Amino acid sequence: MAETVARRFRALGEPQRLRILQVLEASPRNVNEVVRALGASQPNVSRHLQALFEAGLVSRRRAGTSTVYSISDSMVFKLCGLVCEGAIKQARSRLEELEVAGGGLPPRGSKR
Amino acid sequence: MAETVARRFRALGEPQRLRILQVLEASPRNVNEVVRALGASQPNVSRHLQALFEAGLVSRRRAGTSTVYSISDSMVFKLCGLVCEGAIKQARSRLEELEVAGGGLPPRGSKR
DNA sequence: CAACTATATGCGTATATGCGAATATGCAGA
DNA sequence: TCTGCATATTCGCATATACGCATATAGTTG
Repeated sequence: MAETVARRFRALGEPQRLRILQVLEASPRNVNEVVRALGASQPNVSRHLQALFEAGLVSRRRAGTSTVYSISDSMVFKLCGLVCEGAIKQARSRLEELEVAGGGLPPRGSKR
Repeated sequence: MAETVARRFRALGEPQRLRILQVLEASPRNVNEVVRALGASQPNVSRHLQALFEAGLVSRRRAGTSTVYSISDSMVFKLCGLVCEGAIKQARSRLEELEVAGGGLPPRGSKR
């Protein structure tokens, strides 16, 4: 059970795959379109798409010689949004802590 | 950017860490309590807690000789819920496909 | 069938990650 | 300060995974 969920999170745990998902967000794409959009190598993109497919995050259909991949559940973007939001929130509070800790120091740009 | 988000997803990509989060969901716990709850080794749990901490998913405070870990943002459970729900939905439709494909076959339990 | 295009896969290598065993560190009490 | 408990860290090993390169496969068109 934890294994099933973890497998999906792991599929989202690679930056390149997140970028691929972003490319697919606008509209379904075949492999070459993703390759061009990211400037990555074709085998690399193909394998990542395969991984995303096996994790159930994208679906695919053949169209002639090419394979068109698409987001299978837009829920992934909600996931990314939540994670991103959480990261920002946390970065903000870390910043505040630093500002408090250095409270007596002159603000940025003031003369020494 | 993608790297930051991916790092957090990766932290959620280990079953053992998901189990640890589940244990922490009820209430904050020190390391030994988590160890007992999961029946895992102490170094193992300590390392995973460290990883979760570095990913910003849990926070911690020292209490005497022990360290108490707690969920830093309950958003993680929303994440798990969404992923789990998506997995179930997908399993269901895969099942339906199989049933349609084998539509002419006798249902489970009928004699051959 | 041959040639071309689009995708997928095999292989080798570098790196990351998980785990168990042993050990180090930090903190409280006698 | 010495002892003991709780936690963290180091080490060695096994495994997983990403990437580049080369190549195989599938499908379309001549």
